[in-house]
Amino acid sequence: MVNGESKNAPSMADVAALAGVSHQTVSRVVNGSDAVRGDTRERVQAAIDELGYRRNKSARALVTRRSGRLGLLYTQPHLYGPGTLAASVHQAGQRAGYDIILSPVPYPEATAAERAIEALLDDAVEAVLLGVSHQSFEDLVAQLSTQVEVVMIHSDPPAGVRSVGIDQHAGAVLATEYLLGLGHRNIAHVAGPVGWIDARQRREGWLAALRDGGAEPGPEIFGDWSSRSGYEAGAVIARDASVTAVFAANDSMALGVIRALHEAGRRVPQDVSVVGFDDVPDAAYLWPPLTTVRQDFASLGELAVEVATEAIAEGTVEVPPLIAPELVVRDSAAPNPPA
Amino acid sequence: MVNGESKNAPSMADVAALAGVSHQTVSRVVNGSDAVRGDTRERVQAAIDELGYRRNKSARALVTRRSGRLGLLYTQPHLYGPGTLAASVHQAGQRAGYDIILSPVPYPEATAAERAIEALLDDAVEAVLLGVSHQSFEDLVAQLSTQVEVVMIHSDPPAGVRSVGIDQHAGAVLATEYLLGLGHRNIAHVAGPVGWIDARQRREGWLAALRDGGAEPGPEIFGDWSSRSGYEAGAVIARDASVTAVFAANDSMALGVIRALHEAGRRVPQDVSVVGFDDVPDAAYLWPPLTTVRQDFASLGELAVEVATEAIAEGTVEVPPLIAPELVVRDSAAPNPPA
DNA sequence: CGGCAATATGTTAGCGTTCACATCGCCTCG
DNA sequence: CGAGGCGATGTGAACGCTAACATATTGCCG
Repeated sequence: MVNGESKNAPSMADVAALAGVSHQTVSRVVNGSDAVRGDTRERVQAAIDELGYRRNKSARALVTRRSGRLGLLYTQPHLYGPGTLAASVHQAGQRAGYDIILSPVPYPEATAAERAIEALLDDAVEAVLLGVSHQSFEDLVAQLSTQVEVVMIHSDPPAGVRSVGIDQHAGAVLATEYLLGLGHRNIAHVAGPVGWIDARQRREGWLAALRDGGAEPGPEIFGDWSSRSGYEAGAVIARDASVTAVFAANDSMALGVIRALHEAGRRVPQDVSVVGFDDVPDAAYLWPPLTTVRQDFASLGELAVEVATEAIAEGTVEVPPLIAPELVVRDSAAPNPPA
Repeated sequence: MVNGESKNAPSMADVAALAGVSHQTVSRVVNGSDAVRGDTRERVQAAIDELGYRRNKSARALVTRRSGRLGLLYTQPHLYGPGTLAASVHQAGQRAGYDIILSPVPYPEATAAERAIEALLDDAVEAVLLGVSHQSFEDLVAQLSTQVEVVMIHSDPPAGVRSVGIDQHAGAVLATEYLLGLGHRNIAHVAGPVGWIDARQRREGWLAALRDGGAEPGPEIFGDWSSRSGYEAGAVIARDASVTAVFAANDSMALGVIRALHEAGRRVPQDVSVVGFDDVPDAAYLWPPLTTVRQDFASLGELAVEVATEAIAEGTVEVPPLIAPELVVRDSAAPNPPA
């Protein structure tokens, strides 16, 4: 602050004294009670403005026994999806009158997550949104849900658990069917790492679409979501001339695949088609522009908050349908054989 | 929660009763006071564990008049830099014993930011970290700093304001000198939008390096940080055959520039060199791999927390030196004329 | 204009902590 | 063996608010 010591923040009592009313009347004004006469309200409001009064949330939380807080645990905060989700949860929470505590843990690591959850619990959150669709967190849920309301953000939640999600399986089917429709028969998959629910779902969607389309699964390589791992996978795939298309489990890996293909002298999409997943903002301006599956993280966040607030208010365990992703066709996939 | 109504959370009094001591002794144990006999401590600890006691932060904050909270206001939470910064601040804060309130506002918009700051102030944060190096926030600082400790995360802070930052100017000089060293004389710049401090600093660094190198400024186009805007700028630049290099103010725009260049039939780096800024994780796996300037967001976040906690404890207004960025040479820039 | 609602305001207690201080043992030492 | 001191523990009050209830004030009717 600009000048060293400052007075204690004004309290309701201070406002009340200045306005010539009781602290309870101030409380009523602050809480928008309609049992206050217009002129009194104005006098109180004037005192509030003059003093710069700000209600003490701790005192309020103490007596109401409600923190008014929701916690979001999420991983990989530097990535587009999680970042967007966090922002959207924050915004939706504010709108719903809740304070949101964003708790990023860099990677899905059990002890880090447990510490983060402890911190959330210490903050007396009324619900925890678990934005970590990783296998290692599924055990947490059972234990956690005895202590606090829990909403999983998860495309394949355990039965009976409150959750919201984007249909990863359907997205992968979309991508794979598109490639199949272009005439590709040997479609490789660069999967996300084992343990991630979304990775599993996308892989299974790829497998299911292939089966339904009467095609054999192409080569399959597991990455770690990074473009580096996509690059390495792409280098392997590039050696197999029979592969004409690649479905990568996210855009970063897709971009790595594309680079590897380029380096191996195979053109995208003329020689090999590539489809990604996520539709990060840069996807449309890669070279070539990336065909991918768009996920609506903003809606996901809003939905999560909605379910959480309902859970708090009514204790219901309603699971809304998964949000449908959308195929965004650009230029990184082309017919096979070329027209 | 799994079963409807749950008892009130246990309080210190409950623990005290179970352990057969006074609530004050429980308080001492919880706060790690050394004025408690070993066996008493154990008895209390056992009671705590048995009841699953968790100290009520609101009550504590109420009486200590300290929230133990730090707020971070930041924009564009979906991007790599801000996301990384937020995560790093969160982590550093936890380590320093503070709760961090992450407050993302999608874009630097004054009213949204003011609302966010109000929310932070309502939460009684002990310091606000302003991770929004946008011009429209500079006015906020003066007003805000009368109410709470403020740390700007800013590469060109107003005098006398506590701040931390990465040297944007130096980074731009690094990039431009590198291009100059490769023999380029006509170096275009795709700038960040007007109003952003970092954009200004990078532009000025470009200008300064050019001046020092005895080169005239090449064409200059203002983007909005997005790859789309980079693409549009690139399309314009591509028409000017005399331009042999482009310094883009971030990696997204660089990638858009590269695509536009490709579409115009100009090869990167053989015909035109491109350098970006940020070193996002995907930069190394673009085609071609992007030469860029790396910023250490993690250190930035740690430093910001450090300065904030010092400010709270000692009221000092120490401004640590700007963090130096680093040029990462990859393949998107080449000698001119080609070797 | 007295009485009785209804409306507006005030009073008291208590939420779960910590702080300041009081008390209780027990040990030490003259 | 008693005074003094110190270490361990307990007591009471206060933080700023809301909930529940008590009281004052107003308006309206007969």
